[in-house]
Amino acid sequence: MNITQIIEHFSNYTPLNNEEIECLESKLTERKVKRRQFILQEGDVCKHISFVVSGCFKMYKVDTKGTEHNLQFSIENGWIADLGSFHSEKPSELYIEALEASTILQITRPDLILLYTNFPKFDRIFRVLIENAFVSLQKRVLQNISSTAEERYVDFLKTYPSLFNRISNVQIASYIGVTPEFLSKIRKNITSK
Amino acid sequence: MNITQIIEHFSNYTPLNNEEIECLESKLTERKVKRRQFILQEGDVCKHISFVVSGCFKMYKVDTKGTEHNLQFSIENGWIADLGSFHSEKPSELYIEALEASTILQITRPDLILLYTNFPKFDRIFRVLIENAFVSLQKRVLQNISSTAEERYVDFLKTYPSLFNRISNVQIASYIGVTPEFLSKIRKNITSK
DNA sequence: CGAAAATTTGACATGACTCAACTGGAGTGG
DNA sequence: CCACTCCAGTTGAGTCATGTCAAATTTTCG
Repeated sequence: MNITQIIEHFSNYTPLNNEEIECLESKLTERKVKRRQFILQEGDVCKHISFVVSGCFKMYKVDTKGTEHNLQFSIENGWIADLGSFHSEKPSELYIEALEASTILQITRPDLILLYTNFPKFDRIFRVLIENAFVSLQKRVLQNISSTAEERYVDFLKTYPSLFNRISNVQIASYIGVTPEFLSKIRKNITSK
Repeated sequence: MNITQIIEHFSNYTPLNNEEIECLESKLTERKVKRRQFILQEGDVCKHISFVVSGCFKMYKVDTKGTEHNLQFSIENGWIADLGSFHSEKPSELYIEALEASTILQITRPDLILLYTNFPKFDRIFRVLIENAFVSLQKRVLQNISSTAEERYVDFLKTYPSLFNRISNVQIASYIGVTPEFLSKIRKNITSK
């Protein structure tokens, strides 16, 4: 198991000493996931939070009509989990599915709690991580309630340029909250400008 | 300054000892705010996070057309701040305005950092606080991209029953992302069912 | 290669916005 | 206590944004 990447990731927030690294490593489990494979399905409790070493995931909800709605994408050096289910230990309403063959490092809730208890530094790190995610999500909410679909699409491309050539427009449409057909019309409209 | 309320609030997460309470108290500043008064305006850096002792606030963005878009309400025992501006120390794009005469307890960023450094327990508490806020925000994003305006309105009433009889429909409309006129039609449609 | 998924297109339906007008409180000052 | 203003809420007509459905075409991946 190669953990240099996650160590590097944490070091962007606070450097870890050997003891912390050792404890962290002992709690992580590496997992290889194939394209289209699920690491969480509706009805299951989200038992792990996952650090993406390589690959790409989407987390989404399926509504009563069977339509998927993408809540989040995660690529290398990102995290993915249904945090609500993970902490409450209640069944999730979400799916997490690999969009590419991927490698992840997983940690369970009991192990994460141990990590927090042994090294409060991890409380700090995850507080900052989640604060950043929270601020990004606030921007998204503001966009959703104040912008047109075209503006949301353009902003998506600007905010996540690395995803543009990596995921299909169907996935982007689901993320910004429009139908694939309408996104196609938006794209046509943009290129004709 | 009465700090029993905020102590109580923190105790829901982890009990505080006397030393922690004393340090916390020394960093808090009480402030009385009149109805329609701002505690943050666009262009200013958000210098404090505020705990609401009593009253009600809205945080919103004003778009290029001058329309307000409500990102968040906060009432008694809630928190309010532009966390992005607060941490980056860059000018905010948001306004925070009192909807009622209110009392708040404020803490600055340097003081909060001191608190974190002296007592890692506060890292833990704020991590959990922000995790909960994050999960709520995720639900809101999912609603925004998957539901009709009527569904969002009904869900708002169910999720925040205490706000229903406390803020105007104009404010609710701005929060769920529709015009006040259209919300009026939604309400008419609901009552006729 | 072959099947499944992604993308595009068009006709039509519906959701939601705009604008303007009107109504009815809730303050406010004389 | 009245007249006044201001703001919230409602209504309707017209318009624009976006969804639905079906079909044709292209791309992707096993």
